[in-house]
Amino acid sequence: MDRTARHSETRYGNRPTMKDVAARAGVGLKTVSRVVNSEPGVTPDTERRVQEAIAALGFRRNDSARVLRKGRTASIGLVLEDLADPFYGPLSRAVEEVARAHGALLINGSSAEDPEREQELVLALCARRVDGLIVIPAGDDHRYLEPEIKAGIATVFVDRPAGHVDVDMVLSDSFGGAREGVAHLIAHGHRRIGFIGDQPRIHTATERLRGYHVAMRDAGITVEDGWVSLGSTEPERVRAAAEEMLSGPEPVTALFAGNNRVTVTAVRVIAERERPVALVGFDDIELADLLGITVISQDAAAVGRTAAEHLFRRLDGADHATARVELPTTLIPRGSGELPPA
Amino acid sequence: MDRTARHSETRYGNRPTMKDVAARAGVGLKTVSRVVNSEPGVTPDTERRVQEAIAALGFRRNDSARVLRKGRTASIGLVLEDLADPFYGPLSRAVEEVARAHGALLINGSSAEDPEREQELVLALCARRVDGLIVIPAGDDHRYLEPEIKAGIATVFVDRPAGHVDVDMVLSDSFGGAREGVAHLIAHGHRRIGFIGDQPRIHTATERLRGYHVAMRDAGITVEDGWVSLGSTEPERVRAAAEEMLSGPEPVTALFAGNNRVTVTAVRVIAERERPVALVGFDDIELADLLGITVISQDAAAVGRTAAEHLFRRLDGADHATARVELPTTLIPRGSGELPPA
DNA sequence: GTGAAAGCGCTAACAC
DNA sequence: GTGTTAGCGCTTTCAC
Repeated sequence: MDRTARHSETRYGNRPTMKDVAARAGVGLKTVSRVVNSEPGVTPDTERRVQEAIAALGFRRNDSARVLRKGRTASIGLVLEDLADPFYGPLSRAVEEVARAHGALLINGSSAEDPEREQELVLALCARRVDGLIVIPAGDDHRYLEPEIKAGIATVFVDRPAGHVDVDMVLSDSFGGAREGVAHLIAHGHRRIGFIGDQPRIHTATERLRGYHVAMRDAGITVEDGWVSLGSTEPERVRAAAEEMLSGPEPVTALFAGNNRVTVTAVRVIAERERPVALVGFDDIELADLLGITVISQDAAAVGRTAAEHLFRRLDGADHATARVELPTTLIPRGSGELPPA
Repeated sequence: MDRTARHSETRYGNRPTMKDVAARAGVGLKTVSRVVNSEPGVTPDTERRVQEAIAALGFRRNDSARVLRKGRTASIGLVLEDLADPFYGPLSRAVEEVARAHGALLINGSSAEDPEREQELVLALCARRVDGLIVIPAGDDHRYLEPEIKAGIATVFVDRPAGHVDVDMVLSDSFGGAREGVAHLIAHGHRRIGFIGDQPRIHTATERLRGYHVAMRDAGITVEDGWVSLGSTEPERVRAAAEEMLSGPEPVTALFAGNNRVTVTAVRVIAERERPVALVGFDDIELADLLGITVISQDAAAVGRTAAEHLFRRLDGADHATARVELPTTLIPRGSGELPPA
């Protein structure tokens, strides 16, 4: 056994290479490659000998080398806020299914709503030369992506727009959804309506707030101080905001919750109080039907699927101008949004 | 511009390489490598020139080449049943956090409970030479992994044991948890208790059923035909099973639901009926507190974290015998499990 | 402090 | 049908 062979058995913890398989089968390297990749031009007999050598040695093609040579990794990156959030599970799964249909794997990362971490993750994925990138942005400046996009990494932004960079986007109609939800409460007699949302640097949070303001204005209602609260979606923060709005001499009679996490805490706070409080939440929630929670629903799986399909269309060569898709939301009345003012 | 240079600008859609950076900065290739990897032995002045060239060209290191040379991908694979299932979101996120702390990325795949798809995914990950693998198995024969493990891919099985292959495992105490839950119902006066679980080829399903049987036996109760139903967790299937158990002259007075999806459907079925039916479910569910659902809770994040920590301990060189960790479950009484028989 | 040369394991191009 | 050679873009080794 010569030096080269010993060497190749050292890397990757002793994995045999095509060269080793070729030696064992008594064929050339390229023939092994042909067999491994099911290319034509190998006689059944040679093929059998190669397969035997593969099985005997426990060979598996090293895709790192393949990728280096081919220039395509057959993988896409998905950067989102938090894989543990029930909104992102179905979204990721939908992306994964589309990727799978295109023979690609999914590399997944959570930004934890931290712009630096988002950038770190995205650039790490670029260094790995993912073929494409789906990003639910945490930050609002994505100029750092420009060289990567120019270099050919297809990119789609989801749920929130990209900052200072021209890419495809798939968004939900946050403004329209919130506006409809708040109008729904107004139609059921409410005028004193509170809005609790996510941090103001998050685009969907301010869009939903804008929907609230427009619905209120359209009804001729002046929004009072203390009816609006944006901030972290930590239960403690949301609870404090809700309790404040529901206390005092002139409490709100209804709440609009800006996302699934806010809704969950709002439901808990309301359940503890004697006087009924109407509620409409943005995003659907598991078991919300049984609890009778009225929501503005967005189809997370559809968002993910749409984004991934756009991405692969780009990878397949589509080079039209960047598009901005906005998916509609649906109001699902289940009781909590139809309660009259107390 | 010679042929080589044109060539290197063709791959990966025109990305500059270290060679291009070196040429532009007027230094050797290795010096660029030193700068990119923050290795010592470069004067501040050379470093600056290299940095300028990097910025000007929009260079980003190609990790495919790095990986090929170094033999480590700094990535781990996670194969689970369904990313969209609320049980796996927190688990994945926990794995991701541990990976991140070790500088690794996460490649994620759903088996959709299909053994073939599991194997396909796992082997694709092996071909990419992930450093480690966390698998929530769909199948029950994992001999196909033997060459990969022997070749050095650290592997941890989670939630369900591996078949015919010696690896680390992190499991929840399905048997103990189910036994406790069923005993709880018995303690509250039930004797006619139904069990609805997942498909019998899934280990946790049969373990939970075993817990049910042992609890019943310990209480001297003979399980009657029609009290047990294993199968798909599709709502239709679960609904039919539940309705059958709750009908007829001698219906069950309580249900034990084998996992989160079964519980959700069981809650819906029970809510439609007049007579109250007691319920204990395996796995906690969002908002279960508000609905008063008694559950056997397992900490999905803890399961993921434990598995990932085991994995990285192996990658850091731990070579003790394979371990089998079993994490405890917790009974959380919230009302539905404490209802007396109707 | 810096750089030239070899080679990681594969595929593309081309010869036989 | 099959094999040989070059090279993907990096890191390693070693010479200067």
